[in-house]
Amino acid sequence: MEISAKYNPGAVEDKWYAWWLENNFFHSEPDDREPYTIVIPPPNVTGVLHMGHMMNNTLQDVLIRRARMLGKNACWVPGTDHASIATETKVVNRLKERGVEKSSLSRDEFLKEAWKWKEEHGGIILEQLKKLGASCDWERTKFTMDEGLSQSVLNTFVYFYKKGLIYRGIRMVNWDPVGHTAVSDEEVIHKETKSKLYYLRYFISENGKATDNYIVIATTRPETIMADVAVCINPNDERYLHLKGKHILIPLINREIPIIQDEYVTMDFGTGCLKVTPAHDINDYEIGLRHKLPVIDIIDDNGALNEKATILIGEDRFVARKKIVKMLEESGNLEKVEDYTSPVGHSERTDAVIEPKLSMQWFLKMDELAKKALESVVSERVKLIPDRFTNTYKHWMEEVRDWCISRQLWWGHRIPAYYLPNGDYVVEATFEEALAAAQKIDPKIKAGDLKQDEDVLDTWFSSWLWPISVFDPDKAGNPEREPNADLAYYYPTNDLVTAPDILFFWVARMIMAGDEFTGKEPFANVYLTGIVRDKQGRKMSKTLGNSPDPLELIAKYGADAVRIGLLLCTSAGNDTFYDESQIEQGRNFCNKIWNAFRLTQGWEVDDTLQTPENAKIATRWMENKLNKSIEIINDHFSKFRISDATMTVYKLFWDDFCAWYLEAVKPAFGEKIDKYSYDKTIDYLDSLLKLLHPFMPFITEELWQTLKQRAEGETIMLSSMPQPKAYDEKILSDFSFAIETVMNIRNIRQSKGISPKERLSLYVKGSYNCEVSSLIMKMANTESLVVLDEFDQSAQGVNFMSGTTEFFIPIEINQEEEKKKIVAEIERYTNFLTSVKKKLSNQKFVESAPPKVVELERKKESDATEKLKNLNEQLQRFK
RNA sequence: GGGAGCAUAGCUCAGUUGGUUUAGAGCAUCUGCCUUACAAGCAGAGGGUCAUAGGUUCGACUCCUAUUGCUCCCACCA
Repeated sequence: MEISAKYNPGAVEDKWYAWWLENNFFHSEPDDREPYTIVIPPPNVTGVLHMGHMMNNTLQDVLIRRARMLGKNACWVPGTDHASIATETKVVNRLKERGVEKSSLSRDEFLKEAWKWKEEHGGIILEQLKKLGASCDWERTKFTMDEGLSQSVLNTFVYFYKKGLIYRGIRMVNWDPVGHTAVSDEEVIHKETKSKLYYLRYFISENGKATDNYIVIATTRPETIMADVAVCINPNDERYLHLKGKHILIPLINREIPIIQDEYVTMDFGTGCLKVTPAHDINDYEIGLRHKLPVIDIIDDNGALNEKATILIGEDRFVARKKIVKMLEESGNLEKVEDYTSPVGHSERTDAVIEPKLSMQWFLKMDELAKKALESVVSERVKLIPDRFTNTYKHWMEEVRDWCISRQLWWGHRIPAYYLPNGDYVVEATFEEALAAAQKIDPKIKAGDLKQDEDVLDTWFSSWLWPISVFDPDKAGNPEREPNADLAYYYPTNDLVTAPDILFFWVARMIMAGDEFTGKEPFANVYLTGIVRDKQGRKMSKTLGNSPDPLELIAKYGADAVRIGLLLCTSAGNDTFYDESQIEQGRNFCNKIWNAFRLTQGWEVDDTLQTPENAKIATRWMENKLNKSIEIINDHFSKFRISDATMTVYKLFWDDFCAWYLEAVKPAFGEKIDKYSYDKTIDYLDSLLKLLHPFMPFITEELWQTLKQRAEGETIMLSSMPQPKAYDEKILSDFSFAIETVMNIRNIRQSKGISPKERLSLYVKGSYNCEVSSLIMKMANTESLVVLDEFDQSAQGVNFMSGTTEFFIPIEINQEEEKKKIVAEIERYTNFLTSVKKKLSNQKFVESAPPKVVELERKKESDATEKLKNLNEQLQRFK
């Protein structure tokens, strides 16, 4: 059989993925086995796969595939999120490209467009996951706006409303003038922004007329002066005591406003005078409440000044700022301007500068929910990995404010509140129930009189139900209800793999919903991945164009290669610096596996052959090495050290299996292999492929299928993961000794320019009875290994030591060079011995250090003494 | 402004109750090899005063304090 020297992933991957699907291997139904469940963090329905998803979903697939092979009933539920604001923005933009403004459409017309968009682009990201090899149970694919899931959102809303946790009210919210919606506190990103601090003169008035006296007020937002309703000073500020009870005039518009006193004002900041603008600043709003001041809202939903501003009407707030500064300068109200840097809130989605704005919104009370969710993590019923995120989590849960859950958008779950003509409202999950409730208030109400709230709910108000609603949509919002069979079996899920930036948006809230509706935390472990960054440390983003297209990478290197590349360089909670060379490494590894397989395929077995001694040693060692490695891998997994587990398998395969084991058992060119060695090799390869499968599903299936005769429909996916058996450290250390010796000899060859093909003689001194001689001979290509009591002092050659065993190779050498080396070695060991001796002569060390440690130092001492003795003997030759 | 985290080889990172470490790995680098599985490979080598300064200890990469530099989270000083 002719096999290519290079592994070709393309055809292999598509073939096996299709076959897995055909056989329904990813599908899970409740049964007697222990379940292992992961729900996918649902990507935005219209999103495209990026490197973060790749990392995230590779990790999930590794966990799921491993669990499946450990005999658990593994279920990975995929799905997508409707991503209210993100999707709506995209749809609005697409309409704009066609020259259609959203405002020209009715709600229904717009939603039709949005659904059309969803149908066209909705599946893309899930199809991309298939290319990665994700073994999701596609039959269970969910969408947060599916009928059932939508119902659970509405039920949840009604549930919390009736429980008194959801309320409606006018509050200062974060207004996004570009997205035209309120956003939650968590969706506001504060950025240090350069601006100016304007010092404005406000003239003091008497009987409504300006005097010559003025006070100076510093502001960053001069365009809001028309919304001023007072000027505030600190009651303890002696500089301004004489102003108590007086009034001043707002520049340009000359409206009279009072001077008030409030402890809030910092005396040593700015001028110690604060203009109070309740409509456009959260603090001013609170001062306004305390002093019962009116609210004048001069900025409209687009961020432009409205008619209440009386001047600059219709101008955008930033344009208005420039213009008003000029006007103030001309009118003599501008004292000075200073450069100033302050944090300014930006919308996470649209990057627009957030406008604090008073508006009517729906809120969910958080304190009670947060308290329980905090307890879930503190008690470690939910473990955050790495656990340092617990601190951040705690902090957030203790400081949490009520959640603004309404959004002024159309794409999403419409708030199930229905208004009566008189302004009263009822909250019910369906229109029929709402009508009935409304008729209780007023029997004359007809269906046409009820008007549903225009707003939709925050996206997270649906995704926080995800671990429940994907299994049992009726359970969310109905804590009393018996869970259905799926929920009872799969919930609580096991591990959640997600990015730390949505720890509060999503993870914390899922814990809240889980506790509220099921009384259980929705998952046991939260594995927080790092953010994938480019070489310069920038976050991968579409706008920067620094994110490679994952599908192109897969096409170029193969999915297995991409997975390994990502896995090798990730650790929980730490950002990952992506570089294509990592993927290359993955590809090279695939090729290595491919070629190891190729080698074994080329072997011809001869049943009559005896197993050579070196092959016996190698198989015995490989067996033990394999068991020890499996133990280490299991340990890494138990601690979610996924990249360490990956590296352990990587080295097990490449270094131990290929570089040592295969080289040791490999028959000489043209010769056949004995049956025992062959069978063992195939068995090891079988185990290794299984160990590798969760990390690299495709190549392992491809090779596993051809390695042995398999039954119809048999797959590595459902084979059982090798478990560690006892291993013998003595065998491992004997082999290490052989490796050390071989490497020493190779080193000598290299430094002396001796070809690996040239056979050498090897002598060993003293009580040498190591069992690995034949292995050393084969791997180091020596024709003999002779044990001597003493080396011939007159012979020319090189001495070296493996551990404390002394070897000698008779070869031509450069006397001076050799001598220098030995002298250098002697110096090194002398220094070492001195430090060890010093330690051992320290009474306190010997007394207080554990015996094991002291013993070790003694061993170091005797070894070093032995080595020095040997080295000095060697030196004698050159004298 | 408050809080958290990080700083170990050119790069990315391990280092798991302070002592089996004279600080490891992978990648990259350098040298020699197209050896009949693999040049996407083989063999070998070099490279670190563990950010800085103190302290605790018989012993510190590991614990404490301070400093410096990055990162993240939270926060209403106009």
